Amino acid sequence: MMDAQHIIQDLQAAGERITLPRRAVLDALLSLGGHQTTGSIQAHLAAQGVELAEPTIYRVLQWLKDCAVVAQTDLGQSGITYEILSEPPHHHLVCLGCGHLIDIDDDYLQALRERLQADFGFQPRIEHMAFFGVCAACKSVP
Amino acid sequence: MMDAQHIIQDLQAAGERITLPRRAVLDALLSLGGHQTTGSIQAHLAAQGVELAEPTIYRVLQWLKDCAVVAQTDLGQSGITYEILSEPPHHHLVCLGCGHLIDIDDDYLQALRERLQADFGFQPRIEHMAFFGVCAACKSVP
DNA sequence: GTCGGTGCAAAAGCTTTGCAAACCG
DNA sequence: CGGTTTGCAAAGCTTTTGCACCGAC
Repeated sequence: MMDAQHIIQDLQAAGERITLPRRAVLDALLSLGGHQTTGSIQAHLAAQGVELAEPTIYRVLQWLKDCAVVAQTDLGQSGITYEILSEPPHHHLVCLGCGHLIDIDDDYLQALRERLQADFGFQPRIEHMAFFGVCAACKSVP
Repeated sequence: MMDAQHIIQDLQAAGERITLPRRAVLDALLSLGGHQTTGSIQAHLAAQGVELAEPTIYRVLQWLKDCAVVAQTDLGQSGITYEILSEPPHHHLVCLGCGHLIDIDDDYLQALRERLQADFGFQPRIEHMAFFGVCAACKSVP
């Protein structure tokens, strides 16, 4: 887990400005962990007494994405989510029954990636993929 | 390629009502082929002199989805698209450079499906997956 | 002090909902 | 005819934009 301090330092080193809203959004993403929506970030901050305007959250997330600090993933029904980009890339299984998220290693997609590259000359940018399905628990209780 | 006649017959056999808007949307999906958005369907029909209200298109597509005639796929930046569900399941490579779509066979995902099932007891519902990346043509011209 | 970020308000998309009128079977 | 589907209008939700003020460095 990367800490806020380190990320902030990198951003400053790159000549980026650090403001309170930017720190707040970053802290929220780190403390919440995993995929977060603009709404959940706003709610989390509000609960801590930090009120940010919606446009600000969008702009800060856009900025974090441009700085390669967060990844933007489209989880379909859950809407667009944001996640701190750290550690080796991984992917997610989303249970359609209970909404449970399972993280899976990037290894699972390595073979597919190589086949697509070999067969089509297609270079996949598979960073944070979401696969929908039914988890073991929900499968037994339909 | 399935033809409209056959699909209509199946729907009627299932006790579904066939109306002009429903036929029109179905025809549009069949003649356009591939992924279509509500907008492109509406535009295609308007060009043929068939004006449908937006809510109608959404409702018809929802109905077609419920009847397992079309698949709904979220292509991220391209928005939500609909596609006639026919032939064996397949998936798509979306080029981030030129937007070109490449169809890939379901075989490519079979190994992944089995691994997820074996390792997590997770039953993936991978029907029309979209993978983003850079196609061969765009890779050589950055 | 200067440039850039923030907040507010409002707009733009896209999708959904309520209800009377039209239509299918 | 009876029950559904359509069209219209309007509302909801998420995301974006414009502009004056405030803040970082």
